[in-house]
Amino acid sequence: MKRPTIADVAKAAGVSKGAVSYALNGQPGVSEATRSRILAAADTLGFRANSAARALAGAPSNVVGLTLHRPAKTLGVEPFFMELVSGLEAELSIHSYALLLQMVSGSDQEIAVYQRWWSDRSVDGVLVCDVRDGDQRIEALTRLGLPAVVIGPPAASGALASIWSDDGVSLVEAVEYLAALGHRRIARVGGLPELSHTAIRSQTFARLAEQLRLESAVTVPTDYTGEDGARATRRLLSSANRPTALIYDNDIMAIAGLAVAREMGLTVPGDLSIIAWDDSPICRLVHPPLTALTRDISAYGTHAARLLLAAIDGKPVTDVHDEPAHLSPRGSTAPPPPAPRRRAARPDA
Amino acid sequence: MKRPTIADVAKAAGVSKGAVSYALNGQPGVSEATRSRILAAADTLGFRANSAARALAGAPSNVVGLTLHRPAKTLGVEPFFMELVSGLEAELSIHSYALLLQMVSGSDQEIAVYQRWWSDRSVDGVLVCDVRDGDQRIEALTRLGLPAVVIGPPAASGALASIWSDDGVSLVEAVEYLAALGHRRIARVGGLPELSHTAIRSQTFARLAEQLRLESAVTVPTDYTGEDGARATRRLLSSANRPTALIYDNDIMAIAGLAVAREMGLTVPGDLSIIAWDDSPICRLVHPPLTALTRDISAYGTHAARLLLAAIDGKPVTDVHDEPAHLSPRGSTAPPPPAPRRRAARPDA
DNA sequence: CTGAAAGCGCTTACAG
DNA sequence: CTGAAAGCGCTTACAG
Repeated sequence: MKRPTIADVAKAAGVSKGAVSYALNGQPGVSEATRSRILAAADTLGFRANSAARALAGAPSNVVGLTLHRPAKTLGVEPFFMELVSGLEAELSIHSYALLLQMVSGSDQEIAVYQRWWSDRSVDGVLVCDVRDGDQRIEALTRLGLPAVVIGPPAASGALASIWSDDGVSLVEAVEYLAALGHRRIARVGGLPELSHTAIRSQTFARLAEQLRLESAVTVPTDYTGEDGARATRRLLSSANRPTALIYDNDIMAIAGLAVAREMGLTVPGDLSIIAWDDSPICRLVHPPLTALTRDISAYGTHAARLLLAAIDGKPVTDVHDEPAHLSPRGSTAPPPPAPRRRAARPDA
Repeated sequence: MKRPTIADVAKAAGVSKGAVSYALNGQPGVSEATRSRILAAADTLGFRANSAARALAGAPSNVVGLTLHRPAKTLGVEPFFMELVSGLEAELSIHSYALLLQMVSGSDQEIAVYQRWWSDRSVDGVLVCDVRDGDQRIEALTRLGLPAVVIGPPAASGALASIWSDDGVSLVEAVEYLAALGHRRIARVGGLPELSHTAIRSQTFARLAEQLRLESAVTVPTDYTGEDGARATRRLLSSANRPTALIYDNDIMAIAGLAVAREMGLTVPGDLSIIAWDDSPICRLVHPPLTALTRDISAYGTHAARLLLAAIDGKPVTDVHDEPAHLSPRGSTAPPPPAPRRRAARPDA
């Protein structure tokens, strides 16, 4: 009834414990004949190495760590995060790796978690999200020597390998599309400004505005929540020379913006065009369905896991550029209203 | 530079390793004076027990396990799941517990994971979701003796402690509200029929229909996805004597249903009332904002974690009834259209 | 109340 | 290519 140990396998195969270990881990030191005899015995007994014993003896844990930030931030990233985890797990489970989630409330605590994980050998590597410029965690991880992959722009990932898609390309696609439709006043409801990828998007947006000689191209920062997205939308649409198109840094804010437009008596896409960055199923379920920047977040997670696994194996890893998000035009974008009617918005009408 | 071990602490405090272990774990066997001297030394050295060594010696792992089912099912439950995890983590992190996620593709694999986790002592307990009637996992966990808490109806949790809210109460509230508004033909777009809580909802709904002498009260099963919810809605609204109110088993399907109503030329709530079960922020962001059955899923996760921690501590645990979901009336519900006009729906008009 | 020792189940040099 | 042994860092009976 007791779980078989390596000693049981050794006895069954008529060899020493050491030989069993070598055979099971694909190490040299046993002949092919012995190896297969050992493997057969292990299989018959249903042997699985005890992970604590392995860890204590310095073997890898077959666990990858991911920290989770407290609600406020997580909520906004919610659909992204779950899809990412789903993609991560798909790859990890193939290699018998598990994902260890740990909630943290700040960078310091997160770094402490990394230290403990690594000195415990509870994880073989970690994934890092939501990178900021000069992010403390990057340096800490590099110093620890803990294999890590950054899910974010390579520019902010320091010596760590990163995986990211080129947000610049995607933004160009979206803005040029709007410009081609005739929009001259485009605003962006952006994400958390301290995140590196938000900064990149903002810079690209400003540059594009100049290149395309847009009349206006404001970015309003938010915390990614629907509420904040609604507030930003209300402000933008109340301005004297209000934009005719809005780009939102996530889909939940775009949906909130859609409701605000209606509340303010504007039709979409007649009076206002809307584009959502990231394309969860909900974007197709609202009316009009939202034009969105679509990317395969799950595949993204799979690739991130693959990269981390390679780093853990000590293989040389380099920054990976994943497929950028592409525009899926739907019902929320159209040419701007023809006449530049100066109809002031009346939020409290 | 090397991580301090229990031996370092023992040396610093001038005691044996055993004494340090006792002091750190709050066991009897050391005097208060010695204990505080040891704790001080441990603190100075920044000592944290190596978790693999603890596990190997039979100590608890301070990890709780949760399995994750492959995309198809997860997607529908997505907002529920993330909120639940957030609430779980909030409580777990207070007690220095981590959450181990493992993706599985079926019950058999899930049971195998539990066996491994438990014989490895990689987890001290597990949470079980999405219970079915006669769920294999319940019996397997009971047999293993792995502390476990079921997040689901107590009727389906066997000998395991469960935490759940009374869906019956919530459904009564919703249906009676619709009936009071004058609705006589109410349909329900239900979740996966094989889940125990879906069955409970369906039974309650049928019973209510009789009690309230509703004209019709159909339940259409779905897989929780927006697509399936849209399909079910289209079918229901195309029937000769179509319902005047729809209750959806999750919010994403309700949002999909809203779009279908519009697509079919029906106004909400003028021609059709809609109620969503579970109330993510999106429900307030669509137009009209959805009347919903609101519950605090995060608190729910917190209570589940608390219950599991008690079970792990060997305390007596009983089924917990959490606060049921309550109706939040918003813009998507109103009295049914006055005349029983036999306007057939024209899906391809 | 304390110390010395065995043992948890592996991995990995180290001799043969 | 194989076997015997040390060691990873704890916990917990077991003597004193």
